[in-house]
Amino acid sequence: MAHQTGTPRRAPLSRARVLSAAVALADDAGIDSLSMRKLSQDLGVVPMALYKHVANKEELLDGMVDVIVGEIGPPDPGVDWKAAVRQRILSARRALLRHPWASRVLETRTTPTPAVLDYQDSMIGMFRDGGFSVDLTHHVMHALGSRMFGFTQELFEAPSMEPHVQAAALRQMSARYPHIVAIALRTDHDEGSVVGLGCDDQFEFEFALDLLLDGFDRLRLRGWSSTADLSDA
Amino acid sequence: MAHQTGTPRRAPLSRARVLSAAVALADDAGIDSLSMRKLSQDLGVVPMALYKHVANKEELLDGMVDVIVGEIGPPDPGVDWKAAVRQRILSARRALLRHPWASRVLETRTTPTPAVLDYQDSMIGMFRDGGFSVDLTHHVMHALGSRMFGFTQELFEAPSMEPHVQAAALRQMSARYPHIVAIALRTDHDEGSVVGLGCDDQFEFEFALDLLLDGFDRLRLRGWSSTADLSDA
DNA sequence: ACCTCAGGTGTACGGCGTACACCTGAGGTC
DNA sequence: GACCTCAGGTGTACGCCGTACACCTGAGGT
Repeated sequence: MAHQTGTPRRAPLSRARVLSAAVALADDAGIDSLSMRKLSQDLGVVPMALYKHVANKEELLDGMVDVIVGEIGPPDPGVDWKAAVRQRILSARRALLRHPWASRVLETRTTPTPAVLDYQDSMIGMFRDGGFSVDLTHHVMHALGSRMFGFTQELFEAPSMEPHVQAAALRQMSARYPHIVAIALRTDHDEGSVVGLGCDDQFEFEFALDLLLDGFDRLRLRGWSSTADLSDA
Repeated sequence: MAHQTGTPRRAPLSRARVLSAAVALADDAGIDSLSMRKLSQDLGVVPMALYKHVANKEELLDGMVDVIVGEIGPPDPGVDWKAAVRQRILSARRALLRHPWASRVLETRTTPTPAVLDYQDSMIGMFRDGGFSVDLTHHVMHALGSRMFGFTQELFEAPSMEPHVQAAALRQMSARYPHIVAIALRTDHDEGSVVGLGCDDQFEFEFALDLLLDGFDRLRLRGWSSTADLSDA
């Protein structure tokens, strides 16, 4: 009875506690602020204590990815393959968007973690159940790539500045990069509205996803095979 | 006349020399071995000397990306848009494959560099010349994402082990990940050959690229627009 | 003879991941 | 109760990193 009074006597660490603290820290302070030292501080413990629960920082990151990927919902049963895959991927996207660091970390993993394998296995199963051959499914999975987890490398990145500053910047760019500016302004060659419309990331994602899924479907219907593509449009 | 004898009198540094030494170092020793200190050593100079030519390490990496992206060949004139885009992207792919670190670094850039903007601008131009509306081109560029530079996130990564070790590993995995193993063995449900076929990355890349390009073409022909998709197959 | 100033130097700081030896205390065994 | 074990937490230290800041040096201009 005496031993609960006095010093608060931290709850003992565990791999799960370490991982969820790491996720929380990355969520709050950004992935760049996640260091073994800061994490140990959050847990009220000395840095080296973490190494009793994770082998090293890489394994910590692996574990964090597993936590997030584990949050992806199961497939909806009873709908056709395309709707099922679409919903599942958008569910993955929601899970990853809740943790902005997750996609960046997922990209850097060299070895797939169990939750990732589970996810991939079940996604393959969805294609197979939808009538895709092993061969086609294989290529289709590659074609999806990271889009299967609901994200894609964004290379455009609107810099987000005040409207009139942005207008000035675009005017200056238009000499060298006329096409980029045209797209930023969404005008057909001549200067129309001067507001730079942002991009709706969700729209772009679904646009590309549906394009791919439709392409997959066409190949499936055509009985496509990598060894002999019976090709005609 | 006297001043050329004695100590060899290093050629003076320049931004270009710094960048090309950095590229060489990353090529030889891997991007993880690229530190300001090692780079300065290669150049026979003290670490802080580099900061007279690049503001900081991020800007160094920006410059390195610019060097590689600058190596991408110009578009072939006189072919239809699809062939032109295809060739250009495959040229980008060759450039990036010559420097295995390049895609990883390109992904982490937050601000587009001039060579990247040049490339994107001219790629947009190729679509515009091919009859794509500004609107459609915009979405198409997003759909390409990093594939426009010839790479995609690979999430499968064959671990490359001795054949019989790999066979054992796959047998062990097949309980939990039956679909993945089926694809690794490229068999239809029953165990056939036990050799795990590797993946032909180039094939996978072109497969997905052509799927997208074909999709783009269909939308173009259909007069697709984001505000009103006149949709039927 | 003097000034300027681009470009190279030297030192130092605070951060990082983690190897390694050590301690501590709860649980098991006789 | 005396002893052992060993999982889990500690403390110290090493070598690496990026880079701030004050300084020097020497060629070119006046």
